[in-house]
Amino acid sequence: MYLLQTWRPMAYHHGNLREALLARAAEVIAESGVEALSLRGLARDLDVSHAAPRRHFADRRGLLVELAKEAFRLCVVMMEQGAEAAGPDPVARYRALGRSYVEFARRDPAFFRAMHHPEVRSIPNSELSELQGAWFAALRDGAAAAQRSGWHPEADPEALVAFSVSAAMGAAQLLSDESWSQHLDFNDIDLLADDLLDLTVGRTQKSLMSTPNELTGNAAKRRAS
Amino acid sequence: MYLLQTWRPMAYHHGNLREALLARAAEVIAESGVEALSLRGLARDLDVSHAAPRRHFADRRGLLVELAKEAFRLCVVMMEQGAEAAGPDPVARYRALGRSYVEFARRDPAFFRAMHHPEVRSIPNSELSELQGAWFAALRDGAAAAQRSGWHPEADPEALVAFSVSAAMGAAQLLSDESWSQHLDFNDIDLLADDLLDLTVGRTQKSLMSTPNELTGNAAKRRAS
DNA sequence: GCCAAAAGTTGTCAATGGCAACATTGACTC
DNA sequence: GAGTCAATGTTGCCATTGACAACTTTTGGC
Repeated sequence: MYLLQTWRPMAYHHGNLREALLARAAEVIAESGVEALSLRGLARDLDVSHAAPRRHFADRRGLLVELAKEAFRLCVVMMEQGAEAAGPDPVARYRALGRSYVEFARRDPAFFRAMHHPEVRSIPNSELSELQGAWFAALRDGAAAAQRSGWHPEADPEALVAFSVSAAMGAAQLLSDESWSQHLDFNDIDLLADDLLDLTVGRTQKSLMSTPNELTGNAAKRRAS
Repeated sequence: MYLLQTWRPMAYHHGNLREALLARAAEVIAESGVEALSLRGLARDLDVSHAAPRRHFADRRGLLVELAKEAFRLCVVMMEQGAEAAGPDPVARYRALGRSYVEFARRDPAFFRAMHHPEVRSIPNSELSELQGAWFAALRDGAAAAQRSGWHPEADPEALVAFSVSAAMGAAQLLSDESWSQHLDFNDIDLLADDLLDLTVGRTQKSLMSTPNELTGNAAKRRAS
């Protein structure tokens, strides 16, 4: 993967290191987790000296913050695309936000981990904070629109935001991390995700369409053995 | 805090190191996070040589696993005590499980972090896995009882377990970590926790009792400014 | 009191983060 | 086209840490 960098036309010195570092870092995190990430390891992988990464990131945390920022950007885009694809119904769009977040967590584990890793969370960074705010805003807007169209009409709007964030983070964590999900008895993780969304959002037209003739959700298809 | 160890009657060599290490480790994690934990640092804090911890824990991860195990034990006890205090109604008891988990996360951040830190999650350990299973079982039993008494009667039971786990983890993470909760507009985190539980479990008699004359939850009390 | 095991110590090594000083490249100017 | 400067990369160094080995001290059972 990252070896491609070695034969590609390099614009200068030794490649456009910054992007290569971020890309390789994402690979390492996806394979071995944030703990396995070391600047020197990246430098070795990319055949540069151990101090080269320092020109682009002040330290390890700096690189992690950049990854997390990119993660929030991508995640918001994915969620908005998901909502767009869900059509005009605000509740269906809201549901799609949650669905997209879970998809993001499972499809891009490196980015998801960068967003959630305690080491990253403890770094104060205004740009990262702003991007997190944009992520919250996406859920806030979606929840507000859903509420206007009849979802929990009497609830406090900000409580619905907290509920949305909490449900999204909980579901993504549970479904993307086998150390948690191993304790669940299920066959198809996508159907389980649908059930979770049903329980969170309520059964929408879209979710009913996917299992039109059952009252008990995806249970029959999901149960193991 | 941990200095108390130095004057207490010591039954041994230089303290009952194992417990002292665990206690000091919990302090360090609560103050500075799991990343700040180092065996050598603990040894310094407890005035023992840098290799002394090795007699009790094979490595850093070994100590973390022990902390996480203890965390799951304590957490299950707290949740069961909470359910017990909630009386006989299964739905109220189920609600109390979630409430207790959030309380646990906020009251014992060190244990909560040890349970959830990716570095710990990636360690294969059968004893830890069993204790996690017991934690799941507590929620599974609670959810099943609630369902038998009318909560989501038509849902798949295992989907309800996933929903419970997801909601508990999400709420605890959101409410115990300011890097997330800073993006929410609220005054009283306890009232927000109640609102989250209302939205997850539905409004129970108990939650109605605490705000008997409002349709909109704790909104009025919670809204900032 | 003896002796074996438990508990703790000193010493060492490799890996890492982080810093400083130096080298090279490329781009811009005249 | 030569000179200059900033960007980029390199080598070297040091402190910290995890991890391991070899040795020493204490404890508790006999």
